[in-house]
Amino acid sequence: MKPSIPKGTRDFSPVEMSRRNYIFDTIRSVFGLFGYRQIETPSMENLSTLMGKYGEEGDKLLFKIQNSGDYMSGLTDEELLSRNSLHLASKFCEKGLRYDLTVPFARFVVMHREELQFPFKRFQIQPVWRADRPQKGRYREFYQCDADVVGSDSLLYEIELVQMMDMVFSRFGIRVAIKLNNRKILAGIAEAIGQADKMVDITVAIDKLDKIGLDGVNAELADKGLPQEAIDKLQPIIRLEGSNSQKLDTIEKVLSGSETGLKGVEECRFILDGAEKLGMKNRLELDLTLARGLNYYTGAIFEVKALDVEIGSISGGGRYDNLTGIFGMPGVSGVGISFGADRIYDVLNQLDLYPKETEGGVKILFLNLGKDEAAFSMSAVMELRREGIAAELYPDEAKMKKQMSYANAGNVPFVGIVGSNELAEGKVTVKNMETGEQNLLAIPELKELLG
RNA sequence: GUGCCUGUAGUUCAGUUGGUUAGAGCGUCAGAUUGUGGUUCUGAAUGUCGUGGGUUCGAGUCCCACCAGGCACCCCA
Repeated sequence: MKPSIPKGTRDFSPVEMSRRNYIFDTIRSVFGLFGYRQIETPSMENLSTLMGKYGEEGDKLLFKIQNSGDYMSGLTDEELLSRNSLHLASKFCEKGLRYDLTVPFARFVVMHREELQFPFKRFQIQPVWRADRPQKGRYREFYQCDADVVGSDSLLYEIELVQMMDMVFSRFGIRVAIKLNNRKILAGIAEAIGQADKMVDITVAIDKLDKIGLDGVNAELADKGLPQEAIDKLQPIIRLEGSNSQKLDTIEKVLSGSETGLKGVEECRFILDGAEKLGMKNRLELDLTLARGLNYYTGAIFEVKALDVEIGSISGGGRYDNLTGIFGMPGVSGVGISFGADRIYDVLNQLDLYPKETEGGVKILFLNLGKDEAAFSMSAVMELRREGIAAELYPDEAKMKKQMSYANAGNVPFVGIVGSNELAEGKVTVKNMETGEQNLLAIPELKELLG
């Protein structure tokens, strides 16, 4: 029988892990620079914490965990025969795997409110699970790197988060477009065309502009029951072009009747101005077609797209005014962003942007050419390790060719050769595996070379 | 959840209108080379042709079912 792993999951080899760690380390250090502190939460949450936070689609994508014990005994025959999976699942599953890091964080804040200082800034780097059907850039288990701040309405945090996204991606060397929109503007638009209750349908439709084009969007709008008059009113908004401030001016006129909409415009203007003044390496643009599905967002929303690779968004986030409210702690506003480590990994791979140092591994491998030689080498290895230099000794007295190949396959930059000559002198012949150059060195010289 | 495509060696793939013993590159192992790898040359090992059934004198090839993987939609990182 051939072993296998579940659909949408992956093993990570040593090389892949060094690369992934490079990603996590980079993000972690940027988070730290901006004053965010790390927390972790359990992989599983109570289903009651998770359900209903991600919309109807999200609920379907939750991985549910079967109760332990004899959970069937509590069910009536009628329930068992109903064949209603959803209902039955609610009977014998009370836990689920986390779907994202934001909702568990909200739960964390509510549970620990007495110990926390607000505004509370935290980051979290952990896997999340979605029972989605996997495809390109989509996995069932993947890592998110979240930074959120709760307990402040200040738009300075939106600016800060935009700066963080800009810094992370410029450190990676990935060219991106950071897109900004605001749920208040979207609500305002729906209101302005007299279709306030259709806001979700409208935003979902115009979100697809890139993919299905203007005609496709209009067709979908009509399909969702929007009157032609409303669709006509929407056209200048969908086709909006120009600089950020030109767009805002246009939008402001359209939304003149909507208080919420105008508030959104004002927020966007503040964030765009603020970020621009601080300096941005990447483009920050207002994009009214950006919707984002998660229904807990209430203010600014962000999304980052790589310019040189065709893949879904690699980062996103937004403001949610009352996420803790559902857990009994109203009036606390939060804003956050999330980096998709796995998609960033795919992008870095495709663009081959890893710095050389990320390969990892040992600095020097000592060949094993005999018992006494190995004993001498072993003590040299330990001395190097004490200096913080990764070193190892080949375990068997194998053919030199085999040992050299082993070093070569492991991308080891130096090989230490200790045969009878070296042993007699108490020195090591060091071979540079890239240039082929060899030198006879005493241990202190070796330390200096590798250190 | 809906639709489409693909399953042949460790891996990437070839395999003619159905025809005898299923091939190649890469990788692996051994040797050329008894103190020198990454280049080169020589040789070797490796298959339930995804699984089960059917059609046929004969199936890797055609048909059906199942399983697995991929892609698109939906949704999303």
